Amino acid sequence: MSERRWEDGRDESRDTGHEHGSGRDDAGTVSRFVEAFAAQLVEAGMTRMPARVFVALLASEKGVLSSAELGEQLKVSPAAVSGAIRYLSQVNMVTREREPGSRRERYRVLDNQWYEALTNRDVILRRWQATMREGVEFFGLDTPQGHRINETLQFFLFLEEEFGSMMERWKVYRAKHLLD
Amino acid sequence: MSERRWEDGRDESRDTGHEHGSGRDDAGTVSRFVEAFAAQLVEAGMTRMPARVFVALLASEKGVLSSAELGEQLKVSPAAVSGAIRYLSQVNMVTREREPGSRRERYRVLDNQWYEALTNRDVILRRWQATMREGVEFFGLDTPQGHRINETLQFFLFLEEEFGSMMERWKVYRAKHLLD
DNA sequence: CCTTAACTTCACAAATTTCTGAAAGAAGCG
DNA sequence: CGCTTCTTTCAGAAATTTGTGAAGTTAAGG
Repeated sequence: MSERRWEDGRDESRDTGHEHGSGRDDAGTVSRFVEAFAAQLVEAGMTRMPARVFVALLASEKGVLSSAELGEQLKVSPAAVSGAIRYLSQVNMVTREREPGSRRERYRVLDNQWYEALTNRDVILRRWQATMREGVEFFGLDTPQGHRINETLQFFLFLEEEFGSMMERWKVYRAKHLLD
Repeated sequence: MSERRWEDGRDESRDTGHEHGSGRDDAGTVSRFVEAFAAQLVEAGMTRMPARVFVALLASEKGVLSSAELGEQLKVSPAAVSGAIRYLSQVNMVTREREPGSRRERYRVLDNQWYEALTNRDVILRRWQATMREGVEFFGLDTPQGHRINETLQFFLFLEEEFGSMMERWKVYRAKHLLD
């Protein structure tokens, strides 16, 4: 595990002779990090382009990039960036902001992206619950199926509750340990 | 919301004149439930065939079906069933069992499928953590990027811990409210 | 052992998804 | 207002994913 997959290739990287901790601008290495992490998000079910855009933002200095910058770094068309951003803002993982005095737009990762992302997960859970509830009603609680589906439903209701308090705890933990 | 999407179509269903709660054998309705729920799982990132197979098992009387039964109900080839089962057993959502005195195999949903499924999610989280850790090391904690990625990493470490205790609580809750 | 039922694997066809290029649409700025 | 710069939309090309049919493998039962 942890074999430093993306950090030591050669292509695109100009070795600036830095010691490890200061290699913050090595475009090749950054790119490998972006692609490695994005690939994992894809594996977990996220679509590729949004994943790449999201991680690129995460690994950018200010947490903000323009469409052109994203397109160049990821080697994709403006259209692809546009589509990815549309998705990411729908699920509340980035915000758009107009650069004042320009028609260039900038996209920003939210500070609490994951909080937001998980909150959205919640909406999905609710839809599942609705479907399962219908299943339980159809089969009836006295059938094995109804019983089984109900147990699943109960688990998700439980999860929903837990999520709430978990997020509360995260806020506290964060304030305590990662105060900005 | 909750508009009973799958329950009142006509095709394939022979209305047995039952009152609502006893409609346990209406193949058309069962099928619609299976497809509706499976579709939602797909939306959430699961692949189609495993989702369909999983829900079919969930909605089956015994929670057990043979390959042939699955193929017939879902109208797919044995090959497709085989692939889906391979995946589902890899992620611990079904088990296979040989029907004694026969070469027919039976597939069973586990009682605590979701517990299992989430435990697997854990493995994915770990991989994410490894990647992020490398990112933090590369950028360094004194860069904005390093700081940002570290916060994400911390969140996932937090999540992992919470998951553990959450599952404990679920076991307790389940024992209390859903005793078998 | 041989037969045969059941499951699995694999190459390929079909369907779907993803990205692009081109054209249309906004919005700043003269 | 119109020019220019950036963004979005959309039809379709390219790539990927998914499911099939057919051949291959395994194991029960004679």
